[in-house]
Amino acid sequence: MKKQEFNNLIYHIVSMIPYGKVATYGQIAFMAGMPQCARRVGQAMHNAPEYFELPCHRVVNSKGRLVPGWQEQRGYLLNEGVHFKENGNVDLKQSIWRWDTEST
DNA sequence: AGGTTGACTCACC
DNA sequence: TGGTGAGCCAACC
Repeated sequence: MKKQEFNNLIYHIVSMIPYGKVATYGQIAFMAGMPQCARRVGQAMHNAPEYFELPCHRVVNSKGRLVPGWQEQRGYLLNEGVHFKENGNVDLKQSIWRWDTEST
């Protein structure tokens, strides 16, 4: 089942997001090799069972907006030291996961 | 089968 | 960065 495999791939990438960092759907989709499938990443996230232990709270959109209807997400990120803006969005410029520049 | 929605992104400003 | 408009793809009704 390809769709399941796709989700599995997404889960794998999401599970490797470092503590105190956040990743965008487009970023994950890009890493998955499908930069246009950002929306499907979101669907995969919503489909992600809780027992997957996925740090889906570290996944935000391009503008750093959190998941609508999930206030706990902000608490998790705050607890991890993620910077937030006054408008309630994460500070992407500081907490974005730069997976391609982390290997200094 | 057809229309709407959505855990999105890019272009524009 | 971020509100709006338009494109995008799968799921849902």
